[in-house]
Amino acid sequence: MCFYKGENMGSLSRREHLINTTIDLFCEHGYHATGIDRIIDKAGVSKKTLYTHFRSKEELIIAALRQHDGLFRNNFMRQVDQLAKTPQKKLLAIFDVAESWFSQKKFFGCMFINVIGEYSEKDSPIRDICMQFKRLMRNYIRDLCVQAGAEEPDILADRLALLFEGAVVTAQVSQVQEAAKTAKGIARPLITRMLK
Amino acid sequence: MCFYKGENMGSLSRREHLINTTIDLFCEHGYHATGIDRIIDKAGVSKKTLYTHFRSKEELIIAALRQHDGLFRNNFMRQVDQLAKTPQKKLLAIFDVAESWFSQKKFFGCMFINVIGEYSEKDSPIRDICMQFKRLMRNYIRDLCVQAGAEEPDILADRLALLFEGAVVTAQVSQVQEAAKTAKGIARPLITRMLK
DNA sequence: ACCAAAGGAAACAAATCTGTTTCCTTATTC
DNA sequence: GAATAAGGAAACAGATTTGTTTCCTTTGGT
Repeated sequence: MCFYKGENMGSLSRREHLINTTIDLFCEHGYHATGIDRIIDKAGVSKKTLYTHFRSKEELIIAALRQHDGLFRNNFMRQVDQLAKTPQKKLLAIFDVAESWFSQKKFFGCMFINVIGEYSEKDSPIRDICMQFKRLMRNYIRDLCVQAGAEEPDILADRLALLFEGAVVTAQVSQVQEAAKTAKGIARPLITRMLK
Repeated sequence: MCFYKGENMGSLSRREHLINTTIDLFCEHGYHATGIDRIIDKAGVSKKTLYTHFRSKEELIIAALRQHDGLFRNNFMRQVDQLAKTPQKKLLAIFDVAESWFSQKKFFGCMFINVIGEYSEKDSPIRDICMQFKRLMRNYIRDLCVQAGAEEPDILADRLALLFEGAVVTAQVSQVQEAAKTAKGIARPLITRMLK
């Protein structure tokens, strides 16, 4: 989900361009394997420029994570809204959006899950952003559950969020993009049972 | 799941001890963040010893991944067997074993999922081991489905494997070990519905 | 007790990483 | 067009990485 792709790169500031490039490399290779040189090389920018816009590599990474957090969730919700109109149908559409995500040429799983694997330190701001992303995604699902009239929105949201995570990881590790359909197949009876 | 812990360390060869130490550090910090110095420091072994037993860091990592693969699956199946006697009950017991795994002090998620996040290169032997692990775990579940008399063992196995992945990642990222119970709650009606 | 193999400590080499600085070129703005 | 700001290229510093080598100690077998 590279949402900035296709936009006029010339209209982006160098700062934004660096952030977007970092997101790409970071999604594909993770933190430790993504060096400064690789970033500036791909961005077509000098090292000096990078360090006038960001104080350190970590600051750049954090900016990239925040940007990805906002863009991903925003785009995700927009796609769900386009696919379904009622809250109940949106709960299912989540997995259709997931499927189109998995089918992208450059799909490397959830950036935040991957980052957590490299950052086990509990107090890292980087970890916080990842956990916050997951919390916000889960809350988005919960809101849909409430709107759909679920009696126990928290339980249903936890379950659907878990299915979503399972689909993402399965699609990434086992290279099966049908994981989205598998998750949807589990979610459907779950939703109908827990809504009426 | 550090299965070698508690055994007599003195009876382990230096090679095995190095592998076990590497698994620990690797689970917690991943590949790129786990340096040679850190490994030999924790293992209480000199750099020379490491390089007489392993040609390179990658060879050590591969040996550690293979060891963890075998030990983890072996121990997992043994625990499932101890908790339940019939194939149907074993399918549910999977999530009980998962729960006791998540509740360990040092739980950092699935090592293989974390490694995949650092290795997007498709032809890496390291990636292969991770994918093989997932395949073997899924096949183990499939075998239980067949034994339980499932009409569509592949579909049920895919679903239960996805639930398992979802539980692992949720427990890791969101720090909620109840994820195992959530997955079990989804799995229970799934199993009863797809078996009879 | 002796000898050979194994291992520890540490220096060392070469590569790589983050971050700084210098010098020069290119835009922009008045 | 001149002044000023921004950026590129590249050298550089310092830290850290993997991997090698040297020298010395320990240990195990006979």
